[in-house]
Amino acid sequence: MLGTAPKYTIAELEKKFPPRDLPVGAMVTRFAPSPTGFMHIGNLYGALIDYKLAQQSGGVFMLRIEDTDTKREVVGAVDVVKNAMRRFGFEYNNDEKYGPYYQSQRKDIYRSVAAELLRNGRAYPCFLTADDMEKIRSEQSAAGFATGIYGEFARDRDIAPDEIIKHLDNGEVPSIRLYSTGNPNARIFCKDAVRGSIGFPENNEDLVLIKSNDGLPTYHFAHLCDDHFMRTTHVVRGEEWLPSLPLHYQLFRMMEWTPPVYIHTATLDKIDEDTGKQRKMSKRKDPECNVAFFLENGWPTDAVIEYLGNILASGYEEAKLKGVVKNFWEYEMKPKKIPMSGGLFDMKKLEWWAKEYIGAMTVPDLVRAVTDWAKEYGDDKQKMQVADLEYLTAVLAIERDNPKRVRKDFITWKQTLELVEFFWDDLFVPNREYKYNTDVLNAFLETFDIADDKDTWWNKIVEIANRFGIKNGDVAMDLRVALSGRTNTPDLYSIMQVMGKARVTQRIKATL
RNA sequence: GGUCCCAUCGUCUAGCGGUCAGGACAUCGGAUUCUCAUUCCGGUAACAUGGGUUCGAUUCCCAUUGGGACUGCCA
Repeated sequence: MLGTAPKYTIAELEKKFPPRDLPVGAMVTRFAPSPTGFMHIGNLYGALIDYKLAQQSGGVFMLRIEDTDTKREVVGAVDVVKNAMRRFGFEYNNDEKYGPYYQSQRKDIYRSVAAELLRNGRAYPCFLTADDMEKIRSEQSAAGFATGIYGEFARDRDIAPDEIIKHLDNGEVPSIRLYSTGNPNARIFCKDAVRGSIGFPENNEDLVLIKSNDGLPTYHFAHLCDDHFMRTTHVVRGEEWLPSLPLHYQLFRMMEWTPPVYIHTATLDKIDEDTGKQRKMSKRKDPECNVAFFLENGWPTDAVIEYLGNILASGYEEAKLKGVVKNFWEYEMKPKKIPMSGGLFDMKKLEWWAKEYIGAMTVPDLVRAVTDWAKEYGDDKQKMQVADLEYLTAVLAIERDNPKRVRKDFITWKQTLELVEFFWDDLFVPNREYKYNTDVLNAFLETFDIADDKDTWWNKIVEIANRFGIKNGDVAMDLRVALSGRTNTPDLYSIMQVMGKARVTQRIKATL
C-alpha cells in the first residue's frame, strides 16, 4: 500500500533518534514554516519565541522546512526564510543526527511509522476520490451533520483485504487514514502552556495521515513523527492550531509517545484603515506584515526584536527602562506569560523602540548600518549619500555628543537618509515660498566666520537681531531656511560647521 | 450550524478577593537663554453587560454581548 516496504521499525527509529543529551530544563524548539516565499511578521514573532526559549534554557533551536504541500511550492522560498533568520539573528542548530530538516526528505520516517499503524489497525488505506468526498460533504451539510470522513461516512474504514487488492490492481493509490476510535461524546483534556487545560470532544474523524497524490504526510502526521523523533520539547504555533490539539493528543497517545508542551500564540492584528475595525494582518492589504518590508525599508532589526519581545514578554520593557537588562536576549521570558489575547501591531510603538535603539547607537555604528542598508536596498540618491563616508559621518554626528540629549528623530536607515538630504547639493531643494529678510542675510554674510566658536557665532546673530529690531529666532529662521529649505532642523551652528564655509555662503547668496 | 479561544485607559499591558486599578506608547499642557528633536515636570484616559459565590469582586463561577480561530488529501 505504501509502494515499498518500510525502511525502519519503530524501535530502529527510536534508536536512530535517541533522546537528546541536554541538561534538565533545556528546551528543544523549532521554527517550522512552509516555504511560501512570504514571511509574515507573525511567523517572525513565533520564531522569536522558539529561538528565545531555546537560547535562554541552553537548549536547541531548529529550522524545519514544512514542504509537504507540493502544490504550493515556490522557488527561492527557503532563502527568504533563511535570510530572515540571519538578519534577525536567529541562529538555528540543525544537527544532522536528527535530520533531514526538509519534510520532503523524510518520507522514509513517515512511511515507517505509517506502516506500523497499518499493521496494527490504527490506520487504513482509503480509496475515496475527491469527487466521492465532495459528495459526502454536500450530503452531510444538507442533512445537518458535521462534515468530514468519520464513522459511517468513512467508507473504507473496514475495507476487506481483497477489496484493497482490487483497488490496487486497478492502479489506484490510496491515502492512509487514521482509524479513529475517539468518541465525540467523551471529552479529552489537552494542555496549552498559557491557557492551561482545555476540554474538547474526542476526535472521531479519520484524518488523512499520508496523502495519495504525493505520498507526503499531512501536517498532523508530520508533526507527530517529526516532533517526536527530533525530540522537540516545546511546540510554538499560531492559535489556529488549537482546534486540532485533541487530534494531536490522540496521535501521540496512540503511539504511546509523550506529546510536547504546546504554546499557541495569538495572532497579530491591526486596525483596518477603511472600517476602523480590528482584524488580522493581511498579506495583501498590509505591506508591514511582510518581514521583507522591514528589511527593505531599513528598520533596525534589533528594534523589531525589542518590540516583538516586549509583546511576548511584557515585563521586558520595564526591566530595560530600569537598566536591569541591556537587551531582550538578557531578559528571561516566561512561557506562561505569553499573551493569549490578540494584539494590535502598533507601528507607533515600534517607531518608539526604533528611535530609542538608534538613539543609543554610536555614530560609527549608525553610519555603518545606514551605509550597509543603502548599498543593498537604497536607490541611486541614497547610494550617493553614503559614498563620502567622512561627510556622512559628520552629518549623522550632529547633536549626538551628549548621551543624555541625543536627537531621536531617526527611525529607519532609509528615513534617516531622507531626513538629512539637504546636506547634499544635488538633493537640496531651495525654499522659494519663504519670505527671506535679505537685509538680515546680507548682514550675516558680512561678519560670518566659519572658525567662530558657538558663542561668538551666536553673539553675532544676537547683534544682527538687535540692529534690525527683531527677535534672535527670526534671524536664525532666515538662515535655517536659506541653508536647508526647511523650517525645522537640528542645531544651526552644527549644520554650518558640517556644511562648511563655501556651501553656507553659496546657499545664502543664492537666496538673495 | 458545530467545536474551541479571547475580553483592564485609544494601543500593549501589570494585577493573581480588600490597590487612590500601576507602567509604557500615543495624546494634551508647562519648563528647557534659535525652530524641530531631545530632556524634565504635569494632565486626560480603562476593569464589556447581567446574574451569582463572598463581609468584600477587575480578580472565582454562569450566562449575554462582542472579537477571533477551526470545521481541506493547506499548513
